[in-house]
Amino acid sequence: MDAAFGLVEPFTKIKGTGEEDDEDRVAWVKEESSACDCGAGVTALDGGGDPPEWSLPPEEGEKQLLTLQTVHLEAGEDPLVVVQQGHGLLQDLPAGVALSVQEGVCVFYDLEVIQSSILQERMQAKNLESKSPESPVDMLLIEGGEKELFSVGEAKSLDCKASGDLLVSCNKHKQQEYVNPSEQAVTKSPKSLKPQISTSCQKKVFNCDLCAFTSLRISSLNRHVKIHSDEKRHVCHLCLKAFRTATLLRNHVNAHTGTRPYKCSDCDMAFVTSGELARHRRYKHTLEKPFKCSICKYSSVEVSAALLNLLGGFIDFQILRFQYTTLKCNRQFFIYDFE
DNA sequence: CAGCAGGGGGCGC
DNA sequence: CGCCCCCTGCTGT
Repeated sequence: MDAAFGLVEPFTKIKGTGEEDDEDRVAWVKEESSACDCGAGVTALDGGGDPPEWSLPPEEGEKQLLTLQTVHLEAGEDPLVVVQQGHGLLQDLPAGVALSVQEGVCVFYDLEVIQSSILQERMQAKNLESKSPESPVDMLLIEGGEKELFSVGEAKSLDCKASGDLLVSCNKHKQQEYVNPSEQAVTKSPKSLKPQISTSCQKKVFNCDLCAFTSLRISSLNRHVKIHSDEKRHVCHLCLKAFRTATLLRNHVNAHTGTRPYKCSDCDMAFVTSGELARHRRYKHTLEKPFKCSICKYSSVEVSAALLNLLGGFIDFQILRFQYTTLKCNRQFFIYDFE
C-alpha cells in the first residue's frame, strides 16, 4: 500500500470485476454464511421472498441474511449500496433503499449486526465472462483513490480462520495476498501478508463440523471442539464457578486469592495474566499505542477505542482489517486500520 | 485504565 | 494432553 492511497479519498467505491468496463460497474454484495461459516445449528433468518435471479439459492445450512447491490456510478458520485433483500435485524429495510457505502457501514455498526455473517460478492456471472485466471471468485472489489483495485473477500483457502481471514488482492500489482488478522495485529505491517494457499495445496486441514474453525493440527481441533460443549470440568472451590480449562480456573482462583504472578518491573503493579501486564505497560510505561487511526493522528492502546474513533469519522480503505460476523461466533463487522 | 473470561498457537511430555 | 503465552472482547471504575 502506498502513501498515495492515504487521506484524500474519504472512502472507496465498490465495483465489479471489470475495472475498465464502466458500463458494467455493478457488483453484487451479499452477506451470507458459506462453507467457511458457522451456520450449522443456527435458526434461519431468511426474510422471505424469492431471491433475485442473480442470487444463487442458499445451500443447505447457509443463511442469507442481507443482500446488497451496488449501483452504477457516474464519475464523482458517492458509492451506493442498494439493499436488495433485508433479513434478520435488517429485514425492515425496504428493498431498493440506497445507502452510501460509508453510511452502510455505519448502519451496520450502529445496529450491531451481530447476526450478519460474511460479506461476500456474487460475481459468478462476471467471472464466467472473464476468463482471466486472476479474477477472484466471490470477491468484493474495492477501488482505491489511485485507481487501484483491491478485492476483499472471504478467504476460501484451506486455512480460513473462524475469526475471518480475508483475501486482499491488489490488481495493480497483479498479485493476491492472504491476510491473517491475527498476524497483522502483531506485525501491523502488510509485509506479513503471505500468499494465498491455492486449492492445490496438499496440506491436511482439520475442520470443525460445528463452526468455521480449521487447523493444521488435529490437537488444536480436538481442543477447539470442546468449546461447543458445555462441559466445564474445572470448578472453583471458592465460588463453584466452572471453567473449561485449568488455566482459566487458575486465573480465576488467583483473582480470588490475590495471587498476581505477573509483576511490572517498572512499578509496583502486578497482574493475574500476562496480557494484563502487557497492556498495563503500554498504558503506563512504554506508552505504545499500536492501534492507529489511518485518518487522523489518534492512536490507542486498545483496538476497540481505535475502532470507535475510526468509525466515528469516515473510513479509509488504505489498509483495512475486516473481521466479519458469523452467526455462531457472534462477532461484529469490523473495519479498522492495522498499519 | 484495569479485571476477567475465553480462545488459539506452540511446545514439552 | 496439559501447560504457557499471547491475543481478544467485554465490562466496570
